[in-house]
Amino acid sequence: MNKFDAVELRSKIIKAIAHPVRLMIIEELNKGDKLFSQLFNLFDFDKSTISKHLLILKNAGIVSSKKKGLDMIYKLETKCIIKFLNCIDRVISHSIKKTVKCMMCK
Amino acid sequence: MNKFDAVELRSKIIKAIAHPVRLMIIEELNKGDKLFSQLFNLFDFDKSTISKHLLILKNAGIVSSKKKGLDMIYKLETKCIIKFLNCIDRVISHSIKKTVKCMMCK
DNA sequence: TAAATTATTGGTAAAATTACCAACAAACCA
DNA sequence: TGGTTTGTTGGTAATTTTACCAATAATTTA
Repeated sequence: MNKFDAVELRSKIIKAIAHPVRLMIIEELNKGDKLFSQLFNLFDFDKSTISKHLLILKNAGIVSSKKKGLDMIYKLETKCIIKFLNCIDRVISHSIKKTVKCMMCK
Repeated sequence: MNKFDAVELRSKIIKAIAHPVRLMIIEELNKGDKLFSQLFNLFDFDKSTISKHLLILKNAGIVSSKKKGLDMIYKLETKCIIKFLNCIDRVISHSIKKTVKCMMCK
C-alpha cells in the first residue's frame, strides 16, 4: 500500500467518525450492542438518515451489524475509538486553556 | 458545556484532522516545526489551498504558527494526534483482516 | 522608498456530504 | 397469503467543503 492510499484510507475512517450523529452512535455502542431502533430513538432524524450514518460507520469498519428477527443489532467493532475520543477531548482542553496535557502524550 | 456542544466540538476537531492533505501536514509537523514553504512544497496545490488547510488546523487548536521574517513557522501543538492516528491504522488492520488487535485496546 | 518575496484573504465554481421523502425488501404474524 | 413492522435504498435539494485565481498584507532588500 503506497503512502497516498494509506492517507486516503485514514482520511475515510476519520471522516466516518467526525460527524456529530456518528460520534453519538459510537458512544452509545460503547455501552453495549444496540438495536437500530434504540439508536434511532436517540435522535430526531428520519430513519433513513440514521441508517445511512450507520452504513458509513460499517463501511469504515467501525461497527458491524447482524439481523435478529425484524431487528438489526449494531455492534462497535473497534473499542479503541473511545480512547481516541478521549485524546480529542484533551486537544479541546489544550486549546481552551493550555494547562491540561493529553494523557496519551506521556 | 452541554452534551450537544461537546459533540459538536469533537466533530469540528476530528473533521480538521480528517482531510488527506491535513493528515500529511500533521505527520510532517510531527517530525519537527516546519516553514510554510516547506509544507507547501510537499503538495501540488496552490499556496492558498495549503494556507487554508493550515488555518483549519489552527482553528482546531492542532497547530500554531509564528512569523519569522518573511516566513511562517508551523508547529504541532498536540502530539497525541499521532497516537490517535496509530489507532486509526489498527482500525484499518482490523477491517482488512480481523487478526490485528488495536494496541490501544488493552 | 520602491521592488521583491512570502503567506493570507476574498470570491467563486465544482465536488462531496447531509437529510428528507418515497419506495422497497425482509421477517414476522394473523 | 395478506398485512404489519422494521430497516435499507434511490432520488433530490440544501449545505458544506474544497481548490483555484486574483488581490492584499507583511516583511525584507536594494
